[in-house]
Amino acid sequence: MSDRLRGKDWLSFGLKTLGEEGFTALKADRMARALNVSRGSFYWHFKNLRHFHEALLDHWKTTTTDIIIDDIDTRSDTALRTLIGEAFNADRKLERAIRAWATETEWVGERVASLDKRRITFIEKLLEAQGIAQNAIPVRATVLYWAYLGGALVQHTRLPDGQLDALVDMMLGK
Amino acid sequence: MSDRLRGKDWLSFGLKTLGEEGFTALKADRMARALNVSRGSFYWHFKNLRHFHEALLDHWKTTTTDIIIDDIDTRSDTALRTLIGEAFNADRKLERAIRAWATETEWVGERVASLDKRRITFIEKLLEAQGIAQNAIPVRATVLYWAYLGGALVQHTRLPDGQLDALVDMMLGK
DNA sequence: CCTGCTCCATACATAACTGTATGGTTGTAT
DNA sequence: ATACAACCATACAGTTATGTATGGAGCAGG
Repeated sequence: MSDRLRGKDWLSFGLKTLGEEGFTALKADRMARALNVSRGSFYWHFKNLRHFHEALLDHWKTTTTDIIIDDIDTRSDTALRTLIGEAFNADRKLERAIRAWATETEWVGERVASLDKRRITFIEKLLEAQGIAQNAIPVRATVLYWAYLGGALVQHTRLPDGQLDALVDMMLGK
Repeated sequence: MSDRLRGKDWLSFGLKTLGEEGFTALKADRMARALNVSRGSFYWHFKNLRHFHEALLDHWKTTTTDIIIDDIDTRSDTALRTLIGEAFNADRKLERAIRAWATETEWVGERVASLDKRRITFIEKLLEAQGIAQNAIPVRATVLYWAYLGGALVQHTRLPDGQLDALVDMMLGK
């Protein structure tokens, strides 16, 4: 087993760092020390910090959103309930760290914004499949997504299980 | 008129900077250059960066939340609708910047968390005054607040006016 | 008018980074 | 075995920041 690093090792560690210490910890210097290597390794795998950051964001996008969206069957009866359940119960510290990053760094904000659109469109599809009236879909999808994001910011407060169902019922007009 | 600065001038400029450039711009060096003074001024008014940051957060808390909460009559029929209307239509870039800061910096997170509690409790009071069933109050207040926060993160998307009413109606069970 | 308080500039020491250049080490395919 | 590619350490130059020390400038009241 070699203890030498490859690009993806840096990316994994970057994601871990991002979740635990925030984007301000995504420095070559700091990470190299934490990994017990020199920055020489970093600059071999990545041209500069910016390139690393972009690769990291891509890594995050594919290992979270892409996989989830591809996996859920839009037409399933329980799709929305499943998504909401997982989204609201998952550990959202990475989501939180990314939003903070997006707020401070313009190009990150742009990438995240386009992701937001994709996610909301997906929720709209789910609501549509549940037979919600066309004119009510955009607001509910948006509010639902906003609540998800807001909840990610306030990580200490969690909705009790039953109450999450109540929320979905409300959104489904039941 | 003297062009010399006092503590509150630094705080005002700090809040402006925070909203426009984020917490990473809250550096003595950078701000002093922007204000065309030397850091000597900064370090005369504030012991160090941390003291400035704490004063800034207090400044923000009193000039936003405190004033709003104190001004709204809990018993008024339209209190909730007024609050929601203002909250969702206001320019939330400061709110956004503060959350990003709170995510990255522990002591800021703690202060913001206690503020969150105060705000949610306030919303609960409003819902209670509207006669919402006791067991439904905590979830609705929380979801409503989460949606507000989430919306602050996704600043480019805004709910059309009418739809905001629909949201409130939904929360009021109408 | 001069004493003291408020406010600021300048200079210094230190820290935490970035990015480059160069050379060395380790692994692997032939 | 050797050659080449992948990986890493070290040293250097540069940047952006913090905080302190010290010496002023400007305005107030006695």
